[in-house]
Amino acid sequence: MRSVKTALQVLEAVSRLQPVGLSELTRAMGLPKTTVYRSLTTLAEAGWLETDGTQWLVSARAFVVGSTVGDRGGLRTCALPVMNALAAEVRETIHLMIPDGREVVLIERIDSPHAVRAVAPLGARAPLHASSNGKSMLAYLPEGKAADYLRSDIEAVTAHTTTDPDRLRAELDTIRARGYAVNVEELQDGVVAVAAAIRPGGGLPVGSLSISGPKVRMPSKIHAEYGEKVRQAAEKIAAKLPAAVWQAPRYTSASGAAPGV
Amino acid sequence: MRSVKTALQVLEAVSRLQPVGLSELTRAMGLPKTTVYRSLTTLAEAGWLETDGTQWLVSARAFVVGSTVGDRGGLRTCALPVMNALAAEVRETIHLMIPDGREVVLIERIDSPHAVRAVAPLGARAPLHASSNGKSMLAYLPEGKAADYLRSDIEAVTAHTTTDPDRLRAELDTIRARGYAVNVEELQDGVVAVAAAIRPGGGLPVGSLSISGPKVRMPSKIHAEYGEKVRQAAEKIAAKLPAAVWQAPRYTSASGAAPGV
DNA sequence: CCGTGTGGTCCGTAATACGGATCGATGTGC
DNA sequence: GCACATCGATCCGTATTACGGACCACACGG
Repeated sequence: MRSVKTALQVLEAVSRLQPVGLSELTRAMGLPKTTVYRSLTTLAEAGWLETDGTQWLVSARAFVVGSTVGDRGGLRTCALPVMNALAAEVRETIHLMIPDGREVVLIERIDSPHAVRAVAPLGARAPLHASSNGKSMLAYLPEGKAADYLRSDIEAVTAHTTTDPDRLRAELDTIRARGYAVNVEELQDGVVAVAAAIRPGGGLPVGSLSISGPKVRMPSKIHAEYGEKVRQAAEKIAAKLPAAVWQAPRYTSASGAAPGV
Repeated sequence: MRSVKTALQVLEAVSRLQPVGLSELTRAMGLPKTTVYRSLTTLAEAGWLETDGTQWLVSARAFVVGSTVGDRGGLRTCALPVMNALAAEVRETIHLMIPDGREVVLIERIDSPHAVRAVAPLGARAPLHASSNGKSMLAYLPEGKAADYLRSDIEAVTAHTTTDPDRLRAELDTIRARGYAVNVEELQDGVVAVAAAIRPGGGLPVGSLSISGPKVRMPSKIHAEYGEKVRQAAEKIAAKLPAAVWQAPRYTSASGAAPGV
């Protein structure tokens, strides 16, 4: 269904560029104007886009559908109380993320009460190798998947990002050994985080939890303490999850968009 | 583009029923199994759905696209500081909602610090006439749109919901006169709220702000005080919004998709 | 061993999406 | 005020594509 894929691409493009007009969109996407226009009008008829006549915006419908993802399988519901408790304890920002292909996506957040804090909007993304959340899940990916990832293009985000596959592999071993991942300015300068994967039944990760804050409040000597706290919190969430939904591997289709299209 | 519309309907159905299998989905949608299956596989290839082989889930991609809606035109960014200030002042739950056809959708929330509080998840919906947020926007809809709505099916949600068009019309006059809307148990028993529309340049509402809490903490004698506070907060947000995006009417397309599913 | 459920596949036909060409409106520079 | 670029929008013949009933493989229960 080619038309569906192009329409979804248009939808994503609008979400990135909104508010956006037809011409700018066609230029950005490199598709015939007619094709884009047809997709736009169809998406609007379906209620996923709104327009004032020239500019296009993603409508609330997308928000409603998207917001159901966060609590898929009860993840957010199970995680929120634990996140609140952890936030009260360490007084830093707590992030709940889920994997999406080669990236992790932020689906819930409890902000640090401090004035100085790292802020990331819900829906924010990061590469698996450049975030504590990503690394914590990368360490427990099914056989081969992690190897595939390490073999692919690993790009640096900051000057501190680890891009060498061998060093990353060694780090993943460490993560598995101690149960949490650390990120020191690898994603954003001045920001440090520790994270642990949420693995129901000790199986594949369905998400991860992190504590993050400015480097000054997250010195290396505190990593072990916070790491242990976040690991226990992640385990508590995993134990609360209704196991049924989370049995089978789920890393198949997400990255699949590449070949099929 | 029929296939696009059916695929989007499948996507919405999955978001409501997830985790869900093929057969259950076809029964729920009343479409041929083949059609649903083709949509499912296409959506998965495009990265909008994930499957473990039998059960289907909405993937993180939908979340990412949906999360861009909340800050459309900078609304959330402009609103959050104001919402925080208001929450600190009144110590009740603050909701930011946007219109979507015949409903309003919750896109941001600051929870009351009280133990007893009304909780609604992001993405929650309510009819225009049965929520303070909805009524505050209904009062400022473009000429004819509000009349159309009042002429349509107005359904009661609770025993306190106003369904008589004449009484609603009168209430909208009051809302315009004093600048805020009040909802006493019309959407949920025991919950009271006051709301004001966010109208950049005094034009059409792009969203609304509300204070809501249990009836015991929101007696009628406090409505005027809270109403005035929420009105001022909404005005402050409207003043901060970059006007450019919010010029033209935007209530055209959204209602179109309703009958389909 | 058959009935009923599940997910998944085939394939001829009819419907439909494609996209280059074209148009009217708007706006900008000279 | 003319020429020109650019905008959104529409047309329409062709080739592609989606449709969906029929069918298949498998699993479970009596």
